[in-house]
Amino acid sequence: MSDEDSQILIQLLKVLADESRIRILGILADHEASVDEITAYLGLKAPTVSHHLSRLRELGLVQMRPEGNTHFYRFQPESLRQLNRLLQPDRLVTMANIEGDGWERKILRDFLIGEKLKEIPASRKKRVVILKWLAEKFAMDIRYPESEVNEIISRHHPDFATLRRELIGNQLMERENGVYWRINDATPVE
Amino acid sequence: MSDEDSQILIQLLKVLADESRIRILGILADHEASVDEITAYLGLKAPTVSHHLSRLRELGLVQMRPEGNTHFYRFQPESLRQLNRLLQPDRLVTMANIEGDGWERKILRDFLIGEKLKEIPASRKKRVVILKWLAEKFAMDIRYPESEVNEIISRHHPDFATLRRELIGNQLMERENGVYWRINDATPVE
DNA sequence: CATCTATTTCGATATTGATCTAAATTCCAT
DNA sequence: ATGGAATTTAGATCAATATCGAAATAGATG
Repeated sequence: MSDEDSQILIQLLKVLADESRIRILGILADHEASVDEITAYLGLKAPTVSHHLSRLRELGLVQMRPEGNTHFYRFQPESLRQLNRLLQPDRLVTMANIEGDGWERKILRDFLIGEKLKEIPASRKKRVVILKWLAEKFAMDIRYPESEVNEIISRHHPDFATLRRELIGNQLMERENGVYWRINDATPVE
Repeated sequence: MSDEDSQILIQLLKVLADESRIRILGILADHEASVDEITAYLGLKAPTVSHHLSRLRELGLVQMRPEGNTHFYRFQPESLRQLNRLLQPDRLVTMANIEGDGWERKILRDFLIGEKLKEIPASRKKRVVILKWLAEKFAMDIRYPESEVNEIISRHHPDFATLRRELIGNQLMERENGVYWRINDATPVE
C-alpha cells in the first residue's frame, strides 16, 4: 500500500520530469489540442508527441477524445493534486519505511560475526534490526527468569543489561515481577 | 522569468524522479541521518548515496551539517512547497507559452512556399502565426483602401476575403469606413 | 606522524529513454 | 475502391545518468 504509493509517485515524477511533456501539459492546461497542433508548438515530430501523450495518458494526466481521425487531448488537473498529496513529507516517511528487508540483511551482515554481535548500533533503526534478531533467540511462549535472559544475551554480546533494556524499550519483550517473555514484533514503535 | 521557472521545475522533477532519492528524502523527512546510515537503509554503496545527496543539495532539497568526519543531512520541506507552487496548472500555462519563436518559424516553413501561402491553417494558433506574417506585408503607418488590401493579400493567397476578415478578427489590423490600417501586434487575443 | 574511518571525487559501465524514420492503422472523401 | 491525412506502432540511434570500484580528502585518535 505505501509501497504502491511509492511506485505511483515515482512513475508520476518520471513522466513529469521531461521538458517536452511539461510543455505539453502547459498547452493542454490552456485548451484541448490535437497531436498535430502540439507538434507545431513544440517543433517535434508526430511520433514523438504521440509517445509523450501516451505516457501522460497511462498515468491519467491527460485524457483523449477521438473525433474522426484526429485525437484531441485534454489535461486532468486532479492528477496533479494526487501528486501533491503523495509528496507530503509524512507520506514520504511512510513510503521510505518499506525497507523490504533487503537492508535488514545488510545490517545483520555488518554487525554480526557468526552469532557474535560486534557492537551495538548507535542508530536507532539499525539497533531495532539487531534487537529483532536477538528477540528470536527467545521462544514465543516461554517465560524466562532474568538470569536466563542475561545468560542468553551474553552468548551474543557482553553488555546484556543494555540489550535487555532495549528489548523492553522497543517492545520486543515484556517484563513483570522479574519474569520476561517475548511479544509480537509486528509493529516497531515510532 | 517563466522560462527560469520552467527550468527550475524540470530540474526539481528530474532530481525527484528516482526511487533511491525519494527513499532518501523519506528517511531524512523522519530524522537527520549520516551518509553511512542512509547507505545501510538503501543497500547502496557510499559513493552512490553521496552522489544522490549532492544532487538533492544542489536544489535545496536537503541541507548538510558536518560534525567531525561525518556529514549529517536533513530535509528542507520548503523546497517541496516550491515544487507544488510551480505545478499549478496556470503556472504551467504561462511556462508553455514561452514558445521562443522556434515553432513560429516552423509554421512558416510548413505553410509557405516562398511568398505563397499553401493553405490557411485550420488550427487557430497556427493561423495567428501566418496572419502575423501577413500583417507585416503592410506598413505600420499607412491607411490602405480595401481594394489595395485585397490586392496585397492576393499576392500570397487567393482567398483574400477570409484572410482580410481574420486580420481584423485577430486584431492585427483595423477598419473604418472601408479604410484599413495595421495595429500593434503585441498581444494576441485569448 | 601513522592509521583508521567517513565522505567525496573520478572514471568506467550499463541501462533507460527521448527522438527520429519507416511502416501500419484508421478515418474521410472522391 | 482509392487516395490522402492524422495518428500510432515498431525499430534504431544516441545522450543522459544510476551505480560501482578505486583513489583522493579530511577528521579523529593513538
